[in-house]
Amino acid sequence: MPSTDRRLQPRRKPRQVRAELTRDRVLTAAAHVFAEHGYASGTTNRIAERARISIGSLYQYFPNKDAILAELLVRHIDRGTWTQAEQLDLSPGSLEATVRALVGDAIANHRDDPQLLRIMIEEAPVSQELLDTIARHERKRVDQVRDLLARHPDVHIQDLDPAAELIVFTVETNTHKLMAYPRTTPVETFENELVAMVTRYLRGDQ
Amino acid sequence: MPSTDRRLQPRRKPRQVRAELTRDRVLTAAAHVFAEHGYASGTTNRIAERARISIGSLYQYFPNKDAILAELLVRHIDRGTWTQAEQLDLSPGSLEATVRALVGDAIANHRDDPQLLRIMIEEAPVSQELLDTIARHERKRVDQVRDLLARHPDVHIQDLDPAAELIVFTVETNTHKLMAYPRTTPVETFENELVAMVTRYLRGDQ
DNA sequence: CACTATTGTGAGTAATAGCTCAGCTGTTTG
DNA sequence: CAAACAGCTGAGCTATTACTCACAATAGTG
Repeated sequence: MPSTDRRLQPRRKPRQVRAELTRDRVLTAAAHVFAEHGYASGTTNRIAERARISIGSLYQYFPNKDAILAELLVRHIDRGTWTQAEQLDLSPGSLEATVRALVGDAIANHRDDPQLLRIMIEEAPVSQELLDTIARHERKRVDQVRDLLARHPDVHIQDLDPAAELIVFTVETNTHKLMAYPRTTPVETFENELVAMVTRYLRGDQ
Repeated sequence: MPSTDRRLQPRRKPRQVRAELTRDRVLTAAAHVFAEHGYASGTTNRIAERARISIGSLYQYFPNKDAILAELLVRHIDRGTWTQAEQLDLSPGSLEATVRALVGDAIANHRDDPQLLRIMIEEAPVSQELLDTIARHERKRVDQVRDLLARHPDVHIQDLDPAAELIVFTVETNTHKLMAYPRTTPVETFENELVAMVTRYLRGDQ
């Protein structure tokens, strides 16, 4: 627990292939361990054990525990693609189809490991740097969605900025809940309702 | 860190007034400390210090650290009132007014200490018991909203159950975000958009 | 006032977990 | 092949922190 002087850089950068491999082993192991035990109980020793490397090696490439989770988060963010939405950006369809694409992308981006994502979002230590990264990413996403809405003829909203923000957040968290927690009712039902809600909202008054 | 055999009961129940007072001091102190430092860094010693009592006294009335936060959460839940919505339950108005009442209540319930709530929701140790309490509470709330919707003539939704669940969750989290994180744009704007979204959704197709 | 029950105290304990470092094993290079 | 470099090891150091307990102080009671 001693977060002494908060080293920010790892003491070593991988130069050989095996080192790169070790680094990856740590990350995959960490993803599993965090998802299974949560952040607090996902100890660095446990991660090293799971990665089948020694605790010392772990600290060669990560300055501290927080950095591991931070990198996992950044990777998740970078990996996030919005393929369906981009498709529509080129050849737009009905408003409902557009919204459905947005929701579909969100769900696709959470398919991998919803548990881990829950941990990352709910238990991640919030360094200012990480917060900034997330905020920047969200801003970009909001802009993207706003532009998409701006170009669609069926959208009847005065101020698109808060609308886009509302939609991105609502879709994100609902998807998140949908995936992370087990449901009795089928996922499609909720997906449909979510799509309906957003679509009707965008279609405007009445 | 040694959560040995997880004692569930405190070793003592308050019998004199001063004891009750001490207990309350702990809770208020804990609320402040958790809100300020987060759960993990909100140590029991810090809480005791802030409450101006000794660490020993703290452990007279709470079996462990988790129990303190659990009680704070339970108190928050119990305190949560839905006055505006109840009002409308008796004499319903327009659909928009009804939705606005729901949102208004949600915001009112988060006025006190949004930071603390964030901590409680995001960093709380999730004991099964606590999870059950929360789930039970949410279930009750969803049922309440579903009944409210069922009685309103302007609601055009086939399956009210997922709709109520979607609305409760969406309103809750959006409110939550609205209150916990500082905004540049005025709160009312988002409130209006949220109300609009839910209203149009409920009004049904087209 | 004496006796008991209740409440308060805080130095100290035990366990935990992040992290280091001295030395070893592999890999590359001239 | 040998020197230099890169990577790996894991026992153990250090700091932290939830929690205990023997004792002191205060309140209640007859």
